[in-house]
Amino acid sequence: VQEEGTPAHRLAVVLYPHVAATDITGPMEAFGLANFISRRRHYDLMTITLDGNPVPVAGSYLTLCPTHSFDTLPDRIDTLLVAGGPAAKAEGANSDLIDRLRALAPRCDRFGSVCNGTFILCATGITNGKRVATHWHYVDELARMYPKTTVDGDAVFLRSGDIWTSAGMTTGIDLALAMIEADLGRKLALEVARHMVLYLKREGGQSQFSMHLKAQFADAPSVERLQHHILNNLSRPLPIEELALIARLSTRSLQRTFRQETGRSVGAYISGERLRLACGLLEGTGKGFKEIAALAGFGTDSNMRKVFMRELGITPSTYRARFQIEPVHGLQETTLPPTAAWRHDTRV
DNA sequence: TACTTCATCCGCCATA
DNA sequence: CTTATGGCGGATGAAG
Repeated sequence: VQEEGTPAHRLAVVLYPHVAATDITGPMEAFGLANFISRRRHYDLMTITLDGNPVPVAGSYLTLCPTHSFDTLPDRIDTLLVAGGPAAKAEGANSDLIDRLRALAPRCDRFGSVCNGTFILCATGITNGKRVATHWHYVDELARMYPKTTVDGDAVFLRSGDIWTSAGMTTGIDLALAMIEADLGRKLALEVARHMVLYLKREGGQSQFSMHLKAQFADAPSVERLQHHILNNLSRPLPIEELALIARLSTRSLQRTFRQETGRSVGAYISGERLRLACGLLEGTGKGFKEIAALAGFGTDSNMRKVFMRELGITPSTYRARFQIEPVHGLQETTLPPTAAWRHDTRV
């Protein structure tokens, strides 16, 4: 829980020639939005190059001007992020860069890499004994080069102690959102995700989750059929015994198989889809709250309201006011909600 | 708000 | 012996 007077969180991003622009701009945009939305300068964003000179991005269509070189950085860095790109593997062998990073590492509390930026992170040795995610294309090669690091080829994002890694490109934004959630709370992270028109879907433990890339439907035919049945019957009660009959499984097997196949429990899946449907109806129709609550299977509007508050931190009417289909011209037109519920530290 | 009731989840274990 | 299944029951949290 942050107080107003808390010093800024120093977040530095390592740049090098031919870094992937999205790996940089996506996460930084998210951190910047967190500042904007919270109306605090929580993140002090810095960019570093080896010599402090500008570098071209991959494709050379942009030039990035760093705010710092390694010599001008503050004493302590809270988070050090390394982006990926076509040059990442080569930079991992750049002893100038790696030496500077090794020297910097003890002054950092948390490390992150996006995409194949793991090559650079691993080269410093700080990932030894940890698990990392990386871009699918580099999984085998990275594992071979750094046998002391466990490379998880499936994970889109994962956290292993103070090492946070993500699989590639846009998943850097997911990594940033996860950090924002850890630093500033779930509500603010959701708010940032919404501004970026992303879904922040988190399920299960903190350690690993896959989001965008996870198939919408399971491979197992019985579970996939059941998912369609659920989606077609969201307005009705969906007790698990009934679902088990449809899937021709015992309730216990259904629960086990469903989680195995989809990564979520049956109930979590159903309420997630109910919420999604309700959001769609709030955005795209003018139907009343009671009707939407019934259509989405929440039963009553007060029930729906409770779920909205819990999952999104806003009421259905606020949601509609802000997201009903309407052109949004810019962030400066966004109004922050008036209620105290938006401050992440209001609830226990 | 406090309390009751009920469904769900999932570790555990016996069984096929 | 390994693996999948499904019943049991405690913990959890939602609903009223």
